[in-house]
Amino acid sequence: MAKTDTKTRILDTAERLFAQKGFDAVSLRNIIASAKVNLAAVHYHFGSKQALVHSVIARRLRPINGERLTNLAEARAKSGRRPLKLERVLDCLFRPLFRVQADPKAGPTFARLVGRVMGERNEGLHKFMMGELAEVIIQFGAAFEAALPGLTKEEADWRSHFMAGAMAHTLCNADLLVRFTGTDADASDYESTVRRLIDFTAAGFRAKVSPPTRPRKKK
Amino acid sequence: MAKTDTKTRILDTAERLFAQKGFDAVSLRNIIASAKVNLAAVHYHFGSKQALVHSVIARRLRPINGERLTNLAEARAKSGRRPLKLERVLDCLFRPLFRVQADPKAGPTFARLVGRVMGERNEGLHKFMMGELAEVIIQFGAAFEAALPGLTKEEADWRSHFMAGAMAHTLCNADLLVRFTGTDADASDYESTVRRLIDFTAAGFRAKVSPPTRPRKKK
DNA sequence: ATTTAATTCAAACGACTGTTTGAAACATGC
DNA sequence: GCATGTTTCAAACAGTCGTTTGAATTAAAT
Repeated sequence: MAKTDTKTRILDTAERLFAQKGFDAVSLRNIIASAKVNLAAVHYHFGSKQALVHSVIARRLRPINGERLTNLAEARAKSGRRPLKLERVLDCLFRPLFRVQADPKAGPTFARLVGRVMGERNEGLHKFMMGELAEVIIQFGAAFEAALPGLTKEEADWRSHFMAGAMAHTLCNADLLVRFTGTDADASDYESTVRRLIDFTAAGFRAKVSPPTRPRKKK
Repeated sequence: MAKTDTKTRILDTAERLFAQKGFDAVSLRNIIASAKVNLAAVHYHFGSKQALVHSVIARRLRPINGERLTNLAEARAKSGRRPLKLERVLDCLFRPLFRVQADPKAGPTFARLVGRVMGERNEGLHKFMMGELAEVIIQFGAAFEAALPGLTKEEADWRSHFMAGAMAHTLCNADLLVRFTGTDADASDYESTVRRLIDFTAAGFRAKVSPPTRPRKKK
């Protein structure tokens, strides 16, 4: 085992290529050519391309989701019986995800990958992600409700949806914005990204619900 | 020309399938089988698959962007020399896009398609979209600046980014949320979707900029 | 050293991809 | 009528796709 394991070399290469061009656009032959392994090795170690995709995602996402949940639990413990502040909950949700951008091992590639997953229409992948995120959705959904006592459940769901969109899009096109504004966010500047995202989404969650616009004509 | 034109039948079918499964996942043979036309007809009328994708998008997006710009111009004219309210600007941006969900001709399929485009990593498609959106980005960027006098240009760019993410994700997964909450949004209820999105993003834009978190250790 | 298991390898499988071709079918103008 | 240009059609092109196979290689265990 002098050189890196075949299995992890496949994972690393697949992660990089998937993040760059998408899951469908990258073929197994692209991966094995770049990873310098045999084509059959993919099926030997993972079984199928679909399973490889799942492994690539799960390897990073599972620790992230674990960190999210422990962060939330710790915050809850520290705050005693006082309800958690919304910004605190959002921080627990965002930080573990954006921190991997600063991680030299994972690199900025994976974050983009996670952002991309949410836009995929692949049925199996969607099911898989929902399974991975199930506990996170439950715990943080409850935390949001607790932090926003005045808000309808329905409205809270919609706003969680908006928040998820802002988060995913930011991950997916992190480099895009950097080029526009000149900030170098690929460095350990993920802190300011998280701060900006919290500012925006927390205010969005707390927004006053405006009354429905009266219809111009009766149907 | 008793039955619908071949060209538009290809466009309609491609739009529907692309929205359901994505651009890469749908082959030309899937399209021509469902549209009941010959395979070569695609290349005869459009030249290539890439060109077909562009046509599918442009057919709906171009009128939408036109409507966005005229709405903004009209709002500006009505408001005289008073600066436009942020909510008004957002309404001009969102409404034409979400209105197509209620359009029985376009159906809810196209909206999803637009949402999906933003997550695509395809280089050519991205260039194409930027070209289509150029004027919209310029005009509305200026309108946001005018409506948010206190905000840095940099912070405004980030928040525009967050807003775009919330918008795209909402379009892309409109059905998802509907199933959860029980609202039937595929009907002409796009009004309330727009209202909710305006509430959320307007508050996000106006959020107080919190100071940077002090670093735990000096690097 | 011999047996057993785990891993790598080249080669092929059938199915599918976007695109091209050249001949038919159609419509239109003279 | 014939000629013109436009549109449709079946068939094939050259690749690429994910997956499978069976032998060759390496590692581990006895």
